Amino acid sequence: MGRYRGLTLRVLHKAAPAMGPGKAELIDRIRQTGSISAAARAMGMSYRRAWQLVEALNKTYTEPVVTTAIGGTRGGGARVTAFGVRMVTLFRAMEDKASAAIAADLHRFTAYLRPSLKRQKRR
Amino acid sequence: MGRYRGLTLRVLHKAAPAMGPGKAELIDRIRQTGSISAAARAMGMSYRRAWQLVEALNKTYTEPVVTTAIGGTRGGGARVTAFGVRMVTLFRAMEDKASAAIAADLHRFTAYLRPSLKRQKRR
DNA sequence: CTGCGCTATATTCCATCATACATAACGAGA
DNA sequence: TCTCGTTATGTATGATGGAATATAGCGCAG
Repeated sequence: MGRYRGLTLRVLHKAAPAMGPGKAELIDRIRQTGSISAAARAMGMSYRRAWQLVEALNKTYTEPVVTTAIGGTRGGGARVTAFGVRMVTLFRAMEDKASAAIAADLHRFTAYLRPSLKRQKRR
Repeated sequence: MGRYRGLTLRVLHKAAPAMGPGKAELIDRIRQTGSISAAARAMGMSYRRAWQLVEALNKTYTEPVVTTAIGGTRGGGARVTAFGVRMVTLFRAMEDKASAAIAADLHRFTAYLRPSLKRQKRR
């Protein structure tokens, strides 16, 4: 899981998220496990949703991010392409750079956040 | 409306968004119009939702971001506090810095995004 | 003192989305 | 040939969230 930075970054493709924390983690998990379903289980996500995210990824980019195989030794599996690895790596780098660029401001900002709060709805 | 940067930035408060594009725009609209309902209308958002966002803002920060008045000349109104203005200004600065820091990477990234996408279902 | 517009809040309705469940195709290996 | 785990997809149910609606309170203007 991505470490806590106090911020989230999302890359947009015509206002639609093309890459963000969730997709990046999913790609990493698929790379680790070699399977969409295993990655979904690890993230507490339904297989269907994970599959839909993979489908969306493969549609938004010029090259496939994940390739899949049906049947076979372990029933099949999924592989993150070299292209997918590059995309996720690039995104991680962007997260790091953005985080570094605003670190000072973020520190100032969080000083004005209530330290403890009643359970609040996520927005 | 905030200009298109190809990215979205959100400041988190214990994994819950404390500031993002939506809240920032809402604050600006309230400042411009002097009213929560007018700001909501301008954003095509229900009054209730806008009010809930204002409530969330005032709860998450150490000082109120928006103050309200009931009744009176124009039925009442809302004002963004100096503190609120500072928070939104700081956030805008963070957006700018983050955007600048990853501009080159973002340019490379978007080169791998499909220029045109299949017609998506309109809603 | 009545009307107006806005804040404030509860309630109800509805669309959306995610999860869960079901099913089929698939191919290596036992 | 039969099993197994996975991809792939459809369907249904449930939860979530937003919008619409309703109502009340407020205070200045007329």
